[in-house]
Amino acid sequence: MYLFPNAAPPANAGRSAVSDAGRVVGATTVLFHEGDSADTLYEVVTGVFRATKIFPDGRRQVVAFAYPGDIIGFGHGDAYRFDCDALTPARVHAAGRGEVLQAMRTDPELGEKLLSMAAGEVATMQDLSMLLCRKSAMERIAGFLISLAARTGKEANDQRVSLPMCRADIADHLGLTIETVSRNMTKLRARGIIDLPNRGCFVIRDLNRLRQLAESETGTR
Amino acid sequence: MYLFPNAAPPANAGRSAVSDAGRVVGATTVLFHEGDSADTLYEVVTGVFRATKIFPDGRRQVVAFAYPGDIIGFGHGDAYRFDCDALTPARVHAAGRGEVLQAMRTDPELGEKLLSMAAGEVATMQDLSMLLCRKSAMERIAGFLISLAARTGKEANDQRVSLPMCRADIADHLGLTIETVSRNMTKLRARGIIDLPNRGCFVIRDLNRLRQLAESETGTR
DNA sequence: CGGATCGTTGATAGGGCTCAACTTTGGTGG
DNA sequence: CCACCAAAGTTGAGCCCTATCAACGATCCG
Repeated sequence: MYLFPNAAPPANAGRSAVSDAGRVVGATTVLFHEGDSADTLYEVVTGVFRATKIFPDGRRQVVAFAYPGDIIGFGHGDAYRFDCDALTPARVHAAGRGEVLQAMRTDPELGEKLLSMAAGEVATMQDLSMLLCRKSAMERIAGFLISLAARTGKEANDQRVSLPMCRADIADHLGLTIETVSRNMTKLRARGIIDLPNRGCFVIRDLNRLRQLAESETGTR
Repeated sequence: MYLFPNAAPPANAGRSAVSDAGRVVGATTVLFHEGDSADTLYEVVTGVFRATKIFPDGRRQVVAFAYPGDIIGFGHGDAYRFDCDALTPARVHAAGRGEVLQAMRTDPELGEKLLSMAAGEVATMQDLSMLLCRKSAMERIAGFLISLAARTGKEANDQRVSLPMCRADIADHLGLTIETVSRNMTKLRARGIIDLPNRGCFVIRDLNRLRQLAESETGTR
C-alpha cells in the first residue's frame, strides 16, 4: 500500500543507482544533493536514508533518517535543502512533483494524505528541535535509541535492533560529538541497560530504565 | 489577501479573547493549550504569537514565534502539540479544519497553497534544528535578531525593530539561558553592532558584522 | 513612592568539546 | 589463511563555553 504506486520511473537518481520500474535500488546511492531541482518526491520502501545538511565551514547536521513508509522531499522549495543518500541497500518509489500536484486535483483524498504526511514531518522536526533545545547528552542518546527501536517495531527488551548509521551520523543528528556518543553508549552498556553485541546493531535490555533516562538525566546510577 | 477570508467565527478561543466577525483580538490571549482538540487553523493578521511546549519537569521550549501571514495549527494531529498565546494585541483569521479540508475538494489551488505553507513550516523547523544543533550562543542570537528584522521588513541598518518577546522567551527558543542571552546582547551593543534603546526593541547598527557573527563565531572582536 | 517584574552583571562549576592515543573491526591482497 | 591497512570506535586528560547561583539595577504600574 504505497502512496505513489503507479509513479513513472524517475530520471537517474545518482551514481550507482539502478532503476527498476519506478523503483531505485542501491547501497550508498545518492538520491539528490542540496541545490538540485526539487522535482521528485520519494517514498522509502526498503532500507534507511540519511538527510544531511553541510554548513560552509564544514559543520554538519543529519536532519533526519528516513525509514520505510517515510516520504522524502517535503519542506523544500524549488531546490532541495539538503543531501540525501542511502545508508543501506534500499528501494524507493519516486514520483514527479508535478504529477503529484496534478493527481491531487482529481483525487482530493491524496491531498489530505499529503497534508497529513507534511504535518507528521513538522511534528518530527518539532520533536527534534525540542530534543536539541533542552536535553542532556544522555537524554538525547537514550531517546534516539528508543525512537529507532520504535520505528523498526522492536520496542521491547532483548530484541536486536539494527543501527545502520555510524557514530558520526548519530552525533551530527543529536548535536553531539562522536566521543560523547561513544562514552554514553558505553555507560549504558556498563549499567546493563543496553547491549552492543556487534557493530551495526544494539539490544535494549531494560526499556524502562532507558525510558527514564530519555526523560530526565537524574536516573544516574 | 488572506487564506481564510470568509471563515466562520471560531468558538471562544480563550480567556480575554474578543471575537469579531471571524477575527480574534486580545493581548496575552490564549489561542489554545497543548492537548486541546486541534480543530481550528489560524492565520495571523496582526500581532505576534508564541508557541510554547512545556516539559513535565518544567523545562520549556518556545517552538516558534508567529508573525502576520503565518499559519498556526499545522503539524498537529487531533490535539494541539503545544500552547499558543499572543505576545501583543493581535488579530487572527480562524477556520475550522473540517471546513478547510472540505474547501480543498472544490478548490485544488487551496490544496497546493496549504501544502506549500506546510513545506515552509517544515523548512522553518529544519532551520531551527540546525541552529540548535551546531551553533554557539552568539551565532544563535545574531541569527535570531537578523531573522526578526527580516520578518518585520526592517532588514537594514539603523531601523528600530520591535522585540515583543522577553529574554526568557528568546532563551527558551534558542536553547540558552536568560543570562547568556543578556550577556551576548550586551556584548553586541558594546561592539557597536546593535543598539538597545528601550525595552521591547533593538536597532541593527552594522548588519554585515551581525551577519558574520551569525555564520561563524570567529568574528570575535 | 514602593513593589514587582524584567534585565544585567559577577563568580563559580560542570558538561561536553578538543586533542590525542589506542583498540577493534572489516576488507584486501599476497 | 593470515598479514596488513584503513576506517570506525573507545578511552583519557584538560579546557572552554555555557549553566547555575546570587546580587544588583532598571523599568513599569499602581
